[in-house]
Amino acid sequence: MDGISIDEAAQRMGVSKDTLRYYEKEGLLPPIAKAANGHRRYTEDDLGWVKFLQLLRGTGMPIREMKSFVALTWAGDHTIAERVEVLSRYRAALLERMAADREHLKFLDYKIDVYSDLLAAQTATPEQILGEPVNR
Amino acid sequence: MDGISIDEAAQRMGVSKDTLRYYEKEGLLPPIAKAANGHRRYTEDDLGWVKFLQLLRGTGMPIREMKSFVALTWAGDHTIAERVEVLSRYRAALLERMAADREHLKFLDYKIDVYSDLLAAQTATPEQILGEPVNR
DNA sequence: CTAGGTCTTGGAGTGCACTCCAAGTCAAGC
DNA sequence: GCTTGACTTGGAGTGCACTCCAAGACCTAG
Repeated sequence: MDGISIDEAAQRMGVSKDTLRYYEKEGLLPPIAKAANGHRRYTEDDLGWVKFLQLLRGTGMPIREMKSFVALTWAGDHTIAERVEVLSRYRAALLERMAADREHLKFLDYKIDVYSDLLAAQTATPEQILGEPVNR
Repeated sequence: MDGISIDEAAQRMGVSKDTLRYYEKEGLLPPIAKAANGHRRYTEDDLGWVKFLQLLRGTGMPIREMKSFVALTWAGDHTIAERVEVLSRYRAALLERMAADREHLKFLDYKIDVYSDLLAAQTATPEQILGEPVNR
């Protein structure tokens, strides 16, 4: 019997078993093969799909759109132009988020800086504040 | 009567009126001054707080933690060390997300690239595929 | 005096992406 | 043969961050 159990698959992909079943139920994954006892068996290909879904998710794509994107993928090569369009939209959105994140990082750095200065002033002795020679 | 209406404030800050009231109800904003008719009037200071909250949100901080952070801010200077700790945690998380986003961008670029090549192959004439001289 | 518009409140509802639950099947170990 | 444990299913529940609603106050214009 080939393939691995759902527990192992979840472990390896860093998601919960529930998420794996959820993705399958939603049609994001192809129907996973079942062993004689009804238990799912994940192939390397299946895990590849999971990885692909994780990357798509990471681009900010909601489940709803992932469904339609996956459907496009399964529909064949005549949907490639549309897939490029979709991915390009998410690429643009991702770039925007990345720019915003750079701003947010600057904000945090600024705040941490200001606070650190205040902290230094709080803990400094009056002598330190009132002009200890800079080079001893 | 000074300050601006909730509608104007929402407009200017790019959030909904509901969000403004929600933030106030949650204690993320100080109680906003009310005009004689009971309507809120936002001062520039209030808008500054809203901006601050938007930046905090952008760092990935959930509302729950924003509440406690804001409380820390209002509690006075003796909480500065703790604030630095909190912000540093979110800074680290943000850096991780930024790194992940760079990977996600690479993924999108790769996929778009592969698809574009496929598209080109689809639309190319057999002659083009079978070795048109590279430099004419 | 009435209609329309903007606001107020407490609380209900929404959409998302899971996450959990109850009841049941099945194989292995004792 | 019985318990244990990993799995199955459909469907209910959760947490988050809003977002919407109904009822009512108040002001302005006609």
